[in-house]
Amino acid sequence: MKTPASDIDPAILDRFEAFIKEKGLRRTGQRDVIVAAAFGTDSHFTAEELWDMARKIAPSTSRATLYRTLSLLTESGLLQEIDLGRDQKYYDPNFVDHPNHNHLICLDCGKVIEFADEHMAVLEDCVTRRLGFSSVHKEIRIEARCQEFQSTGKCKKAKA
Amino acid sequence: MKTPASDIDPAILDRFEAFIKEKGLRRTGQRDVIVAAAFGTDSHFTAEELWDMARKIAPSTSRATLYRTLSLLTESGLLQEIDLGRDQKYYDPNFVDHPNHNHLICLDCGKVIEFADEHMAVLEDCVTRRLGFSSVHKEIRIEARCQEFQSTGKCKKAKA
DNA sequence: GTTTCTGCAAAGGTTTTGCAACAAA
DNA sequence: TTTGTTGCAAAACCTTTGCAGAAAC
Repeated sequence: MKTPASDIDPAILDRFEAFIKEKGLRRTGQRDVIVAAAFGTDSHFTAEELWDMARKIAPSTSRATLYRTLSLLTESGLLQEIDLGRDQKYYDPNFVDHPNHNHLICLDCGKVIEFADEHMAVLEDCVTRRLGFSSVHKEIRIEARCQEFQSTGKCKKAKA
Repeated sequence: MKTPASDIDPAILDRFEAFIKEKGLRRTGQRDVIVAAAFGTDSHFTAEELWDMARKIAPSTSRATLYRTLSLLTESGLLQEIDLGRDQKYYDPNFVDHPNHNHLICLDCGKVIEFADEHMAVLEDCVTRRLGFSSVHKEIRIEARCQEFQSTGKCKKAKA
């Protein structure tokens, strides 16, 4: 069995600890487990899925602690809540490495593709300024059909 | 007291009826009430707020019927579910008149501003095609601070 | 008349909270 | 020690569903 924080970027635990300490809170084993679970994957997950991942590391992890730590992680900016157009909230651990990405969801197979486009970021900033604001955060979700799926009935690109 | 469907665009009721009939369902007084409530405003609302608006027209309206009709309205495309970054789902009745708008949320006062930008739509289509998809639907949310608020402490633009 | 719809109340799913025991600083 | 944290169970929320009577076609 792997050590809780084995595979994850140590900078993440550092940033989490800094955030925690700044709030006058404590770094605990339980919180480390949940951070390790959240950043031990690069896919998006629901609260329930994160609970499952955390319990694989520490089976006694409770839902309550999971939710409490999840709030800390989103508040710290390490984890971002995203809207995939499904019924549940999803969380994305990839903003630490790719702070400006967006999401495209394949309506054919459900696969979520992350993309970043600097022209889009610039344009979005322009539009925001033209409205008299300065942009703090944006979220873009594109729902689309796979061209390959349309012609061949298969969805290779999306599954790549 | 106003007639249920008094002030709303009759084309909306027509489109709703067409959708309903195509599904082999029935147009009812109760559904008309909820459609009237939804399109009697141009602001965004939660399910609960729509229930309140519907009960102002027909006090006996039940939550169950509200939710059932809300599903029909989103399925028909007349109403769109949007993510305002708050804890609840919101619904937007303005896509009938402005099919391509997006939302900017003022972090200073919470006001939601609708905007449409054709360059953004074109660029988003490009990006999608470059990824091998054809775009079906997009949602863009920008969270921003009012420049005026930053300097003066007031947020006129956002409240305009 | 047949099928769908409505309102009610109950149930389902997700997230939050009060509390007593426990752990970090 | 002091204060924050955990797990449990209960509660709070929002949404869906089963059912019997009512309404649409």
